[in-house]
Amino acid sequence: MPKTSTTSNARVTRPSADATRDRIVAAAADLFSERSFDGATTREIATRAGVTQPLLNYHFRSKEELWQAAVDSLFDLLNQTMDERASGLRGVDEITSAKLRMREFITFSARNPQLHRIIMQESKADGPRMDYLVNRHVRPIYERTIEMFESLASAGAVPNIPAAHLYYILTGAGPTMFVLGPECRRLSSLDPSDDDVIEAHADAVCRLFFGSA
Amino acid sequence: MPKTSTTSNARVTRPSADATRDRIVAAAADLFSERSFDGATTREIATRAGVTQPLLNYHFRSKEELWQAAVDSLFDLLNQTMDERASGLRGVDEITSAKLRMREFITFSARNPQLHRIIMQESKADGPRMDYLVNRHVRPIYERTIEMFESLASAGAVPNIPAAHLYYILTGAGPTMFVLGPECRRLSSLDPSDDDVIEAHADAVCRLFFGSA
DNA sequence: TGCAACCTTGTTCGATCGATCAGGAATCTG
DNA sequence: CAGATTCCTGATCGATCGAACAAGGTTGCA
Repeated sequence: MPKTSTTSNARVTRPSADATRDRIVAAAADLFSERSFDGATTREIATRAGVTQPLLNYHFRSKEELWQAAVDSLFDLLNQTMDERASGLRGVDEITSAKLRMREFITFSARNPQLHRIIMQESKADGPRMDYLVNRHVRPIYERTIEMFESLASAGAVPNIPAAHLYYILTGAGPTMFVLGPECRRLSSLDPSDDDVIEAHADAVCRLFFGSA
Repeated sequence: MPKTSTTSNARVTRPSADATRDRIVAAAADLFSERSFDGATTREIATRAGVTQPLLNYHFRSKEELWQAAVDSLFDLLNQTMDERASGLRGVDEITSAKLRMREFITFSARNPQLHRIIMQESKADGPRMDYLVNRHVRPIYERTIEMFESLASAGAVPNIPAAHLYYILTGAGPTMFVLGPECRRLSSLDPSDDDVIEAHADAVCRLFFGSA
């Protein structure tokens, strides 16, 4: 979608609209992830974004479409982060690269817990929103992760366990502490938004997968 | 709460009422866990329980109270299952006992994914329902698990990692595959309700914690 | 400068939610 | 068997939700 276009039927989008649209999407990501799709009201999203509620139906056809935009923005950020990390690791040996990308994934899930919160929300039962998540975003990530684990296992770098199990162990062990951040703050003396805690958690998960080396 | 009591102010509860009450609680646990507190409607819970909607407000003062009853029943089942397992393991050495109790926990989370689905729902943000969960149910389990991991770590049975991290690794790595069971069915060729798959997942998690022995 | 399209708001609608109430059916007790 | 209590249902209320609509303000362009 071009920002300023003068072609025949294209709508001219003004910068101010893009900015408020982004604020709406960010507010939606926060509230959908904390309160679930049904628990987040369009009025509360609008309030957090600093606009009025009918504006959401101007920028997005429906609540569902706003949810999709929020999900898209979160996955775009994840993919961009992981792609940049991967391209920075060109030439590095496979095992070291895998360790560092695993750390990057865990760090991302700590700084952006909204994404895994939404996945946890919507993938518990079949429905149109799970269709969207799986088909559009989760499956390609799953496929790449499976390939990575199979390669690591055949190289002896991680235990020889079917890759699908390793996938759910990683996506569970890594983000859960941050998905349940508020609970973690009450149960333990750890602050899951503290960089040292994030680092320690990434260390812990990597150690379990790759051994204490 | 006695079933039949003739003491002064006690209400006499009939067996048929207990049965329907249990059906309502079970239906509520299913729907709250799949659809979140706001997403589950009292009418749908009533339909699944085979009763009419006003009956929920006869047995429970409010939707919140019904949610608490559902949560209580799930934790009661977990605690009973774990207590029975522990008492059957009297005399067994600590490490073997810990392995087997960890397997029991993972198996339970596979057969009763509702519990962790609800925890994942409500512990993402502060609120009265998270208060109830943490204060009434989660904290004692957390404390016991921390003690277990600290003892195992000082015995060299698990990597020397702060116990709070191990707690969130276990509660993430174990149940996530079953919490996201419908997603897992679409992504992989595994059926997360298959006993062999559950066994394999428990194997995998225990291997990561205790080593490949 | 004037006009046309875009951006934003106030108001409101139909639908649906949780909860209440009155009344009837079933069960227990004396 | 009769009276009282418990269990359950149909009808309905006020509140709130997502969405639509009309109207005004703002911006960009000729």
